[in-house]
Amino acid sequence: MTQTTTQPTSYHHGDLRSALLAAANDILQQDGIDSLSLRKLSERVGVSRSAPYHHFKDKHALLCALAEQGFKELDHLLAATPLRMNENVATELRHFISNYIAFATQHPERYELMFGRTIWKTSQPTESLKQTAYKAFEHYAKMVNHFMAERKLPSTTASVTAPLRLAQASWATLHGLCRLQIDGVYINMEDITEVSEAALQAILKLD
Amino acid sequence: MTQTTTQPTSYHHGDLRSALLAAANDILQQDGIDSLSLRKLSERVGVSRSAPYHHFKDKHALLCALAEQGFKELDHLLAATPLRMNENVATELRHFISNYIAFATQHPERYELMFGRTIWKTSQPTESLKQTAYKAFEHYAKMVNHFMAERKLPSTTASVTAPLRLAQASWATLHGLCRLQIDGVYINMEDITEVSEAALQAILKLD
DNA sequence: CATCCAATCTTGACAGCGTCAAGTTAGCCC
DNA sequence: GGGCTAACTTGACGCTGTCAAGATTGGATG
Repeated sequence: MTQTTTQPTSYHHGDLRSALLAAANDILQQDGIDSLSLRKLSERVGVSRSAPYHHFKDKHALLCALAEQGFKELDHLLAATPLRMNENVATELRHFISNYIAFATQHPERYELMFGRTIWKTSQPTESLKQTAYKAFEHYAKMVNHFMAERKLPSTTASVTAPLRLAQASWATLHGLCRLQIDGVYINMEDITEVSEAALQAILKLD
Repeated sequence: MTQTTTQPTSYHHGDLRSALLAAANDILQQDGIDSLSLRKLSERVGVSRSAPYHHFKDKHALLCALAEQGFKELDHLLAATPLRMNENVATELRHFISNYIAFATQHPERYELMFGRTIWKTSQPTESLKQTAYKAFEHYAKMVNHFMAERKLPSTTASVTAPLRLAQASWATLHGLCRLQIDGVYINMEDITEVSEAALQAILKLD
């Protein structure tokens, strides 16, 4: 997929860091996280097994960088959501929801990596990753604020619930939806539209 | 914690399967999933490194059995939720929500294992695990039905949304909340009560 | 009670993994 | 051109999951 060809073949690779990330992305997407080993990765890029250590402190650091790329793409997705409300609010939101779900379900391994415990638990995320991830969330929270400010979400909600809380709760719903679908636990692909519709109706408090 | 002492010391352990699961639970809870290796596990129980293979086909199968235990406990939690509605509905639901969140956050590693991609993706879950997990969900769905039937959830919701969808959506919300909290991504422990309250208000459509 | 079987457990071995230390190469600046 | 430093390689270590072959045993069968 991405260029695995490294025709320079010189001792110094040139842009090994990018090449590693690209190849890692391919492996992640095609064969899953379990098949992503530094050794196979190095071999595919055409360098020795310990070359990556000059660009990433750890395997963990490489995974963080990979996740960070994902959050940047997610941020772009958020940026692409139109904030002009000429349309029906429900329609706009539906559009965003389906975009988010597509983002998650079309690259499940990456989504798992981005939000998974592997990266975020005690073995802490890179400072860089943290910032990128929080920027994406702020972006989302701002979007929610916008919707509410334009009176498109019921004002009763606004009075009861702080905007931040609504942002967190709605993200949690979206996130949980994606996780259950991705992991294939309680929701399968055919249901997910209807389930998200149910969630949307709850948030909009349509009667 | 659980008995690691195996005083019989005979060639045949007696109840190795249970001992393995118990020890695995301890390791999982104390040191995390990454520290759970068959070799250390076997050593702790006092058997050789390949003894477990006579009770579990795989490491994967052992993890499935571990997750299955978790789902059984979760099922008990659901069973313990009172369905008589003498109390305020919101209060009852709040009680259940806090119980579920406690279940997830007090044993994060187990929760991750239960719902994580490790078990549920292509490397399929045990048939036994599947059944146990779905039984827990049915239990939950029945609970939701009960709440709705007793007119404790707004009938407007009922008319628009199928019960199953509401069950899935609400579980997704709860699940997403727990995941984000456990993984420490966007929600920290102090916030979670308020966030879940926001979600609850959305579902109840209180005005 | 003796015998045998099948289940259980052990030992040895293999390939794969992440990671480090020591040595090699090459681009770049003075 | 000389030398410094970053990039890269090779060898090695301990850890992992898993399998094959052999040892041990409890229980059923005669």
